Amino acid sequence: MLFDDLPEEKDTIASVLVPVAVPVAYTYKVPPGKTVVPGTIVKVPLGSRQVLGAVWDTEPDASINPKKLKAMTTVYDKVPPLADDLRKFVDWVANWTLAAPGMVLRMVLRSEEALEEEPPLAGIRRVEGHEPDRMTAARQKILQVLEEGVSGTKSTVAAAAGVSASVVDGLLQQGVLETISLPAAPPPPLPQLDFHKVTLTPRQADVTKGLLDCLDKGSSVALIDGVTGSGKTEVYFEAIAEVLRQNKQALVLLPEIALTEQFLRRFEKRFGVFPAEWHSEITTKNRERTWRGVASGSVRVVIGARSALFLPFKELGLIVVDEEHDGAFKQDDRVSYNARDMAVVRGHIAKFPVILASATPSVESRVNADSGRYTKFELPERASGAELPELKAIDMRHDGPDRGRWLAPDLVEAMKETLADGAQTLLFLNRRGYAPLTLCRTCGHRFQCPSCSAWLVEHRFQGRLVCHHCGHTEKVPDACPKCQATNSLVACGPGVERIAEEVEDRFPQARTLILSSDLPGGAKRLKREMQIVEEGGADILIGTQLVAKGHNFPKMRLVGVIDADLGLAHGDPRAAEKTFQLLAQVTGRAGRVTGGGKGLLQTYSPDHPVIMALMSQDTEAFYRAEIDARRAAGLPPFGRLAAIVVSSQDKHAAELYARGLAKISPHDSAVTLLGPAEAALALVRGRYRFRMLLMAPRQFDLQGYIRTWLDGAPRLTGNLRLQVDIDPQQFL
DNA sequence: AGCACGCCGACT
DNA sequence: GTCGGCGTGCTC
Repeated sequence: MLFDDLPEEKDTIASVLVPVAVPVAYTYKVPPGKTVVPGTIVKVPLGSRQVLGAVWDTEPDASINPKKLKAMTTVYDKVPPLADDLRKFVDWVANWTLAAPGMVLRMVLRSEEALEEEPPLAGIRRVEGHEPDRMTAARQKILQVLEEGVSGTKSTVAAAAGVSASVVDGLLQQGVLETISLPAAPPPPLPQLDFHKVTLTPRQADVTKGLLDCLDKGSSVALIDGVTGSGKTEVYFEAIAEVLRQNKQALVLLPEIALTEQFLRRFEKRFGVFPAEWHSEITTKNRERTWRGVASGSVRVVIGARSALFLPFKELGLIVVDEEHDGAFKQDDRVSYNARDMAVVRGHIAKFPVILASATPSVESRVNADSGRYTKFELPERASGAELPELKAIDMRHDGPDRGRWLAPDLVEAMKETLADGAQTLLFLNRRGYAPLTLCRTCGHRFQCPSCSAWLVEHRFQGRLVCHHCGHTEKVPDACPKCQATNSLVACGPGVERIAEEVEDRFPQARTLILSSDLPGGAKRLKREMQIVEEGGADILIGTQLVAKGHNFPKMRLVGVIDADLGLAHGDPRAAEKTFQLLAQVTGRAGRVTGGGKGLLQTYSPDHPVIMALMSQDTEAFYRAEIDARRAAGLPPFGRLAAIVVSSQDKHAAELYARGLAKISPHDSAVTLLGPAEAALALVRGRYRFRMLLMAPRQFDLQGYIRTWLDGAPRLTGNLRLQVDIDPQQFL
């Protein structure tokens, strides 16, 4: 027979990275008639399901039984294959974070819809000659806007006419209008490089020039260290403009979604169009459009959260990491990475520059800049010419308020003056609720969370005691649950609600507003209230951490920090750095636009290096002191710092364990939680100073465990693993 | 017995 | 990451 003589057609095979935690790529058959190249996105069967993957660079594994090989289900040959740079980046990140490369790839393939072709839109059109049975005002409107040349979908036309879409439905029904297939959405408008050129101050112009030199150099990292209001954004906008001029794309990373809105507005003001947005809360449709636009090159600028770092840009030419010191760039679950550092890596691999910007750069970026790895640019003055706020510490040991009050006389005095001038005051206290601890005056009982044993925080607005760690809440009881005494419960210490109570008592005529993440009304209300403050519709703002960044408050002249030491005492080895950054950001809001601002910090430790550095506005002094302190403690000046690492298969459970530890060891100076991936990473890289590593399954009774441990009989059962080189006694 | 739940290994 | 198999322990 003729055909028997031909060699059997050999299957083409390719290695494919699949989104599972395995260290290697799997091997699949390429469907007949299809061709794939490294980077081609495919759908493949895996176990009982279909998953997205990408053809990888690796040689297909020849040792796999060919009978076992399954064929690819879909080859997305209309979608551009993932570029070499991106694949290298995925491998690099996987290697560095000890994650499976497939799990890193999963972050790239985050929009399955983007792979399908965008379905055409259903538009509507006038059918000449057909008239409606009855003419109504609404119908008239629709016909009129169509006459005027408005076109588009049902909803856009209805919106243009200012009537409901059901009017269109009625006209469609009668054949007055017909549906047509519109071409897919047109590409977004391009940024206009000269839309609104701002006049840069000489200093800003210098830095801009320096940045442009960096762009010429290709791969490099620039650190912009500029005080609040110095115009860091304007400066890096010029770098973006230059990159766009060279026909490359740009990506701006922000630590949180809450900051994107005002960024969008600023970008629009400069470039005349909005950049594409990318974060966890955008709609599926937008996600799809942006992913595709980034890959095709129609989207030129993306503003996003850390996950935007994994978008498949066609020709990325610059990444800006704004607020680079912010801890929100770290992802702890799944693949554990710091988007700031990975941005530097992506730039290095694809040979483009990366700009890090902050008013309070992280210690590690400072060290990198000082050692010459990064190029440092400084903007020490406010762009408006306004002077920096005058800062003063109030020594609470001598100049504090009377018992039962929380605002020191000097602060109250300054508030009076500010109020009289028609300017705004911000009182900052990083503690939600009314009081952080409630106890019984009769028997000394302290209210603790039953599940994680942290103190319960009283929330007086809600009339509840809340655990800020696990979310447990209970009603404030009438009598002490231990000794049954009534009217015996006392609130200890202040939270924002308690400060608000005092402010309303002292300044009844002032318009006071509390901003805290736990108040009813959610994000919408917060946004509205931020707006009110921005427009001057409030005199005194009392807020937690969320007022520290994002919004601009032009009338803000006085910032009072209620407990400036809060956070310094914590077990986190980065406590000093975080406190310095937070308080510098908060006090930087005073007089940012007008100048003449004032900041008052209530503190019990005015001699603490962090407080002293803040007072003298000498960030250099802070960095010197902090690096010295870390050296003295045997810690590296940068890299990850941890003394106790608790890890488990479940992040939430791990958090509880860590807090359990912190609780039984309140004096411990260094309790830090690491998720499992980061903990494993730490072990391998040897970057942490380990004291203890505990890996435990869910529902594990940690305190009980430590007790047995102390009894000298630790039982390691199941998948519980323990590595100790400390004295367990220190946990009691 | 039936079922829910958690653990564990496999996935090309 | 997700699914299915299996053992344990509780009971619509």
